[in-house]
Amino acid sequence: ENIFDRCRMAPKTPIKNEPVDLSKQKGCTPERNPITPVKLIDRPQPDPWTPTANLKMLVSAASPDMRDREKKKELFRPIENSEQNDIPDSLQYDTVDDSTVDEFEKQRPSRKQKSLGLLCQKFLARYPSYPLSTEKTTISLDEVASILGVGRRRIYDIVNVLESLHLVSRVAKNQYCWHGRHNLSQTLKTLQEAGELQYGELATIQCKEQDTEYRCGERRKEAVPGSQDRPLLDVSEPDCASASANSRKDKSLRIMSQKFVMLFLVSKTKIVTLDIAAKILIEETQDTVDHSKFKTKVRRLYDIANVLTSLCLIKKVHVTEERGRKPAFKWIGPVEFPGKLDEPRGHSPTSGPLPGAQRGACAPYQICATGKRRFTRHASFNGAQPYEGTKRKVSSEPNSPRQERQDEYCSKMINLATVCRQKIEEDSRNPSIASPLALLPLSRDSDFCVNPLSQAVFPVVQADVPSLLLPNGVSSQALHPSSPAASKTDNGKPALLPSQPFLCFPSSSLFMLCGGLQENLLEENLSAAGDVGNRSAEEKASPLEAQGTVPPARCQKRSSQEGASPSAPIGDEEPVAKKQSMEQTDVPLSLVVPKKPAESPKADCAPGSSCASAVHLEAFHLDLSSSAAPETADKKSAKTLDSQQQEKWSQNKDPDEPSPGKDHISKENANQTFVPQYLYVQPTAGLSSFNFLFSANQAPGAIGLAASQLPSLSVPCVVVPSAALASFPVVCSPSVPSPLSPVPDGSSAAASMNISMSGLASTAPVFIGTTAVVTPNASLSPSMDPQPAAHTAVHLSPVLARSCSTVKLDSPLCMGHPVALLKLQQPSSTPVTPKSIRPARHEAFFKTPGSLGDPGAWKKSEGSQARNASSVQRRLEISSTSTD
DNA sequence: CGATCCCGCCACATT
DNA sequence: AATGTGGCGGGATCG
Repeated sequence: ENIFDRCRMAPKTPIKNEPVDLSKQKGCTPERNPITPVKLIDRPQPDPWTPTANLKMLVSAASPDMRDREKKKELFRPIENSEQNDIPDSLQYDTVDDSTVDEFEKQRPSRKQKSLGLLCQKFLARYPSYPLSTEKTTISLDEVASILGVGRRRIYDIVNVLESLHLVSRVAKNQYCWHGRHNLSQTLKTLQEAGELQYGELATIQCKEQDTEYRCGERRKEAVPGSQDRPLLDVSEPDCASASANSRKDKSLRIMSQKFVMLFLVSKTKIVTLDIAAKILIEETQDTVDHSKFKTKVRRLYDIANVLTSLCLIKKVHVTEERGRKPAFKWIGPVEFPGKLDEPRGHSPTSGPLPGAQRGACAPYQICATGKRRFTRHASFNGAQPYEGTKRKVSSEPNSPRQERQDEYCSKMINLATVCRQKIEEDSRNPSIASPLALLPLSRDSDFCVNPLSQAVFPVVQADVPSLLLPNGVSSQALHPSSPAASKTDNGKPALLPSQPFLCFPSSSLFMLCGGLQENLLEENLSAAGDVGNRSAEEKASPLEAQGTVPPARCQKRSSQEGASPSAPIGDEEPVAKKQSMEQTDVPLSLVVPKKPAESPKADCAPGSSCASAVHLEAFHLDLSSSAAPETADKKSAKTLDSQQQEKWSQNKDPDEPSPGKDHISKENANQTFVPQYLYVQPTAGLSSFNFLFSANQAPGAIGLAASQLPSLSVPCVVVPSAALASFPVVCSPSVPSPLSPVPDGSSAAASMNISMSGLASTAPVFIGTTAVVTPNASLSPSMDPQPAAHTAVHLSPVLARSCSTVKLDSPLCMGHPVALLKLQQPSSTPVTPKSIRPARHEAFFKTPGSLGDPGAWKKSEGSQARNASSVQRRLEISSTSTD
């Protein structure tokens, strides 16, 4: 697609302007197809290149459109495909452009390409999900609009929704401040609370609704009326005190967005049909049903839904009711915001976003507005700070304490990340490393990637997105260091965010990846540690013990690698987690073999090559891993995978079944959980090899949440290949090549893709998959069912451990051999629609039990640990299969 | 043909 | 008045 875009974009003249005839012809919209010439003919267009070109230039200067196009091209490029393809693609492009293609290509971008959802993704990709506290990113609407190639109006659509969730706030005219998802959970929580007040009743009702009809909606209304509806509305109304005036209608889009989100949060099923939402919103608004109004409302909801989908908070589904199937959206974001803050550490992931206590205080503001109180317009929305003056802006203000807190830890995390990154960079300089680094840097992408992973599951548009995701481009992003910070933040719900955070360190040989995973962890981390670095060390150290204690989040810290002294106990936070996972943990531990824990990680780093390595695998569910691997190799698609996974996940989840399965899953996960924190592998060999760290964690939290979401996502770790290393075998990819072959590949490339089982040869590869571990040599056969990875993982782990231990430890030779596997789904696999997917193994795979939903399955897996090996293999296979 | 939703007019708000 | 915002809905596209 991208390609097309580009081509199109580039070459031709501004499409828009053109009268495009195509429309009809267009039927094609052949995105995929390589350029079809079709249109050309008809088109009247003049394309005299040259002349046109010049004109274009001029025009573009003058007209945004032109500009946009070009920009779009660019945008797409990164996101979608990424480098890998590039080459070929590029070639194509070129050729195409020049020669024939041009015309065809131009085809206008299909409507999808211009969709708000896609636009939103691009927009989000530009900013880190979890920006460091220190940096405040300001967003210039004009700039963004031009960059993204769209009209400003569209940006408003996006920003308004983001603002409603406090992801951004308006600083001044044309300027917004990017906050990222740090406060998201808080915001959601607030909304949930507010929603309960207002719509609580509905919720109950809702249940019925689903089955029945939306009638409920009306009912709800009724019920509600008294309650809080008004408030919201009120907001809009003048009452707000301060608000000097309400601004126009009060920014219905924002309010609608909040209300819409509230509906999800309140809904037991987490599924809200469009019509119901529209009715509710209208009512509140007081309209009576105008048909037209309804229609308009729905339109707006689509706008909002697109943005939310891009944020991976919801996804489209259909509910089949008596009448038939109705479009609906399912909430895939964090669901519980437990105590909110309180829960720091432990338990479930979902909970608390923020570290604790503080948060509470803060909360109010945002929510308040929402809540019954009415939002004051400005205040509420903007989040307190906002409007009033602009105060907000960059300065960090006191305003929101919570933010600050968040920031703090975020910043910490970030710092770590930064450090890591730097390291990486340095390393990168080294030839070997370089490549990896490269990846890292990407900022934007990363976000993109990240988000998806972590939270959401997925993205929005499946259809669209997937494609994008898959492409390598994404993957790279994922890696990128910056993200790490993010992970923690989320804490909440989103939970998984953490996943995002991966860090790669190229330090000499080491790479670390962390998957975040747990929110809790994060928080804890934060709190606990102020020092991130240290912890990280701990984590590492602990790996052995890992006991699950460590939260993934920490991983980032890991970044601090240096810090990582093995020994450190992770404890603080962990306790809880441990409990949960303890058992599991143990296993994992076993796995880990620390070579030398003692040494400080740094040391490792420094030396570059080796260090001790311990591996932990935890259960992270593979997903990550999968992703990771690829990245390493190429960087390509790791993310994609994740995203895919997520998608799947989401898909899986989705439909209706709300939770049961999930819940179980989550629990299960918990159990499983180990938190593996990371897997750290050193190359014994030393040399070139690189180390890996995986954090697997997620565990607990992840688990917990899993239910909610993305569990899968959790992919925690990533592997990074050192550049040099060509050899190492790590791969996560889903795809698995036939066993072994890869080796040769060589290094880099090869790695990327396949899993490298190869390792064997040289090393013993370890796979970490989601869980499963594979022994090195395992042969893999493809069989497999989809098991829930996670579980397996657990089980596996022990196995692995052994194997690993044996191998690894012993065999120094290898480079690290440990390979982690990740399962990923393949990106390649087409995005499946949920339906199709469910059965798919991949899903299962990644998913973790939860995803499957089928407990049985997962258990089976357990039962058949024996399979483990096989499982591993399976994974591999799967991946490979998935590829298909 | 219904579901989506892009596009951009135009009103209101702010500067 | 100019410009920023953003409601709104026609109508095109998708499926």
